[in-house]
Amino acid sequence: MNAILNKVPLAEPALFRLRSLVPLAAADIDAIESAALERREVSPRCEIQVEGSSIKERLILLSGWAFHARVLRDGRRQILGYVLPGDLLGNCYHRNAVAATSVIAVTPLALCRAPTPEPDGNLSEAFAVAAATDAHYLYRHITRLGRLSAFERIADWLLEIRERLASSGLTNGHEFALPLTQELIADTLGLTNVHVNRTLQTMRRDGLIELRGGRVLILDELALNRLVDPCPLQISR
Amino acid sequence: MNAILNKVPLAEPALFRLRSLVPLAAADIDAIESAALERREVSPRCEIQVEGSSIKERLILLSGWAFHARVLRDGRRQILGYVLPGDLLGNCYHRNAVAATSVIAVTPLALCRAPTPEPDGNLSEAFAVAAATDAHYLYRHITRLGRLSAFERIADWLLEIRERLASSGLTNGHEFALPLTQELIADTLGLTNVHVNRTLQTMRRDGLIELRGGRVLILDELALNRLVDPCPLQISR
DNA sequence: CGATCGTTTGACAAGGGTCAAAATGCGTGG
DNA sequence: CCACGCATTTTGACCCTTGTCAAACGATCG
Repeated sequence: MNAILNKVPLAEPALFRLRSLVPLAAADIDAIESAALERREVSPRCEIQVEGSSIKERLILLSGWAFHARVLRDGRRQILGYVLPGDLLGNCYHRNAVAATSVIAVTPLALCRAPTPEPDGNLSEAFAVAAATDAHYLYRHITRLGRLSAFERIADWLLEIRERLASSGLTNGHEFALPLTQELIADTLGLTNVHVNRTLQTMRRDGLIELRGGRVLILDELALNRLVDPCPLQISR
Repeated sequence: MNAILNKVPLAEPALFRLRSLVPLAAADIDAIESAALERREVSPRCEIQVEGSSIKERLILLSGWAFHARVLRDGRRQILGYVLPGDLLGNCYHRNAVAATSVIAVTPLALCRAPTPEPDGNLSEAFAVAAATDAHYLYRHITRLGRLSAFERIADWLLEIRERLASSGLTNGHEFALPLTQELIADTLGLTNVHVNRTLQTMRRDGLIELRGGRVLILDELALNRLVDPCPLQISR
């Protein structure tokens, strides 16, 4: 793994992820790898996109965690979603596009410019599928916040994060890194840090997860899934 | 108004709305007007898009209200957002796109195919801006569900609906139609119908809104706005 | 070894949910 | 035009989940 990373620093998770969306042409992969050679580093807590600012370029997150957020006047903050390795930023819709959210680094980040899609490759398609995937997770987040209990929210969200990290090859079986404070989790799930703490303790006590030192281990995926599995059909009234 | 509607049945609100996003070329307007001549009618409660089904074409809603929803196995339902006149459906991202949500008619609907954008017009741009606008409202909905109280959620949501209807020319000053039951509002805002009822009564008692017979009148917009006005800058910690 | 940030715990309060029933509104058919 | 039936709104009583406030505990870093 380290050998690969040395060949083209940090491009692996992003490539793994983008190739999981659409099969990429060799030229696409080359384009991403060479873009990754000119990467920028960003420190934790740095605001890498400001809500309302104009979007100039499309970026790929190579490593680290960031989040989209909105802040209310009185200081309440809602985290709208996380940006994980392989995700796109400023996947803009039109010229003069404006950032709809602020994006803030949680950990140190490595970013690079997304290559301009060539007509003979599949990058354009990959970016479109990535946008559709993002929308899917937004819908899921709305459902989570509107209709799930605190316990269910955390369960569903942990499974979602695991799924997304797995698509970048960043899980180790049922274990993965979770470099977030409980306060960030609370701001994600519409809860308070105190209640997140208590709910996580219940999950540990029930043998559903392990969580220490910024890593999670899903012990009973079935039980977690059972809580929140959505029903795709069957519209009541 | 009726004279206009008779000239090109029902196209006015959609045109009004799309032109508010991007100035349209005469050819664009013609294309939409002729598409509107071949419109389909849909009955209330009809499911016009099924989650997971493939998206074949882009549609424009000409009149009526519909909503995006997800339903959980145990019957809990979350309404993800409303489709109002001038909104697009199946604003698809890529070939083989799949519907991320179910879409259900609230009132009788009139729909038509969205014309294929021509390179010399602005329709493509308009559709892209519409998609960006949709994303903006999704973010707002997440913030509403995650961080606002019941009272604030209703206030913020009413203002959003008014803003959107105004962009289609469907408001009458501070008054507009709201053809929804309190149960639908509850499923939108992550509340129960009982609590929606009580909160609406408080708002009436406080002289903030009037609400009867499927119409709303915003009496004190400033007070409602004060509750929820977001702060675009200022990232805490 | 203090300072600072994050986690954990406790006591208490409140916003919102649940259940059940009554009241109101509305479309349909006689 | 009235009566019926169904959907929707409204009300009441009760309670549970989650928030609030405050303090203690633990870890990490200059």
